[in-house]
Amino acid sequence: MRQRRENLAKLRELGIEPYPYSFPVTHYAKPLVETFVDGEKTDVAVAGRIMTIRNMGKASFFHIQDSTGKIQIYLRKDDVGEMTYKAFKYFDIGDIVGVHGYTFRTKTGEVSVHATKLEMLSKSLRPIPVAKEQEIDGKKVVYDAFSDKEQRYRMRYVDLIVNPHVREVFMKRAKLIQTIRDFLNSLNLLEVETPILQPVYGGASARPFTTHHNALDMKLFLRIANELYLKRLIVGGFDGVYEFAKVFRNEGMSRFHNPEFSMLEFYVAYKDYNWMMQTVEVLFEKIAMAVNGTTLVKVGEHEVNLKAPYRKLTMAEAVKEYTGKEIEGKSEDELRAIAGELGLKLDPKIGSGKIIDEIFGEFVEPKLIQPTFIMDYPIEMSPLTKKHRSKAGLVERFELIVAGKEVCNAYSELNDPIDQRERLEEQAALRERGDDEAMGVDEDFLRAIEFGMPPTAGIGIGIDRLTMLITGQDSIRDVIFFPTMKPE
RNA sequence: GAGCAUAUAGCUCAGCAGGUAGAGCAUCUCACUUUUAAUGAGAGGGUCGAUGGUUCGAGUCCAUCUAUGCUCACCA
Repeated sequence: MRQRRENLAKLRELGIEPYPYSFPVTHYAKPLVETFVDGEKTDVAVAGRIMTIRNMGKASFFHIQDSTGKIQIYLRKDDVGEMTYKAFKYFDIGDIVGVHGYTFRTKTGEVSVHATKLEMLSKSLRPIPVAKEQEIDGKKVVYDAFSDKEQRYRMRYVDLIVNPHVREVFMKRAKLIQTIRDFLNSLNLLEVETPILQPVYGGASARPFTTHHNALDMKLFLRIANELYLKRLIVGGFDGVYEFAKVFRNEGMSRFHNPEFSMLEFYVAYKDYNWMMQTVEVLFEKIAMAVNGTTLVKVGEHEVNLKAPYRKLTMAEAVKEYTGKEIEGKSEDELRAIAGELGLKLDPKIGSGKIIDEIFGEFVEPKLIQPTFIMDYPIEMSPLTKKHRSKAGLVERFELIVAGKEVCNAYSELNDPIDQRERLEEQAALRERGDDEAMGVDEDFLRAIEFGMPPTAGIGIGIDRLTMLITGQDSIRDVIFFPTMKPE
């Protein structure tokens, strides 16, 4: 730091302003290198951060890195003049510079820019942890990379400068979101925004973050889901709405959980969960193709194929297939006995729906590697889902499981206002008994439903986990720019 | 919430039952007008995460704390 400040002062003594206002960039590193034709001199103006410097006396080589990649610059005293070359002594790795010059190929074969003019664009005061790289047989070997996870997450800006694969992941994330948005727009859904600060939280089972509004002197919750607001909009007459929503859940953290995360929900009037399944498999195939150019994705040792259509199993069929046990039509006591035979230890307070869920989560879900729709859940755990049209005790809900993990959750939405009220009141009763994740009764939501909501299909997709799947990352912190951390 | 692990130079890491801190890269000086882990010669750089304790002596042993990672639990 001290050395850098001295270099900064030296530049000012030489009459160079180290923080100028603009630079007329005409070309970018990667396309320049890729489209270079031998013998062709293209005049260029490039800008970027200095990543390496090799000083040869009266000539120097250095690499700059811009948003597309790196390109080497060749700087000769005879070409840029005494003044500039002298000033270059005070340029450091990490500085952002602009270069005018022309393209050429060096004796060793690297496409480079022969500088005719060099400008400091921003002096860096902190040394960046650049790794040494060497190409051996076309493979890049990186020495001493900036790899400390804590530092990478705390200083993502440095991580992004130094670790190109990190940038890749986030560009893929953006592409994924863009693909979804284009797809939903092509279905004529309306992109909307709904409140993050909610007086009653609902739409999911989770503990909320609580805050306070001073002027109104009232408690507000950061949303744990936006479902109930999107349904109000369906009541309001939109045929389809969607929202990319940051949601907040006050729960533990792990490589699959961050307290704030991104959820896409969309709702389409006059459709049911069968329609939604077809839509989802088309969407996921499109995402994989758009982001990776293939429907194949590597997850750990497994290779997953996201090509539609996906296998469909009811929850009862899935449990039977993987445990050999029949759960359809069984009473709570019978289910508890089955769980016992399988070796599951269960809290005696939980009901039959929860027992099935435990069996499924323990013995089935981890084994579902290829994309599989699991349909028809027990009613107890789905207070916002429409009863199954033909199977008692079940609801029209599905989850898509890929690589042993849930990636989305969808229903034929409950639009019977009387049924809905009863279910929310059951939730409220659970909450009374100390289940602080049970939903409260949102009277305004019920009022909306009472005005009449068309039959509707709805879905929630965890964008972070989907990004993990598509980009092959195994921690949610690697797909969120600034994951939640304790203060330093 | 529980267990295990980690914390030493800007970065990546060594540091051998306790004896006063080291390497590579980065930085600085000199040389070098096609180098690419440039090269050659030289130099500087550290409250060893924090606080206590044991000891003649602690980076090293013990305790507590803090942060992080991994696993489990929790969590649609």
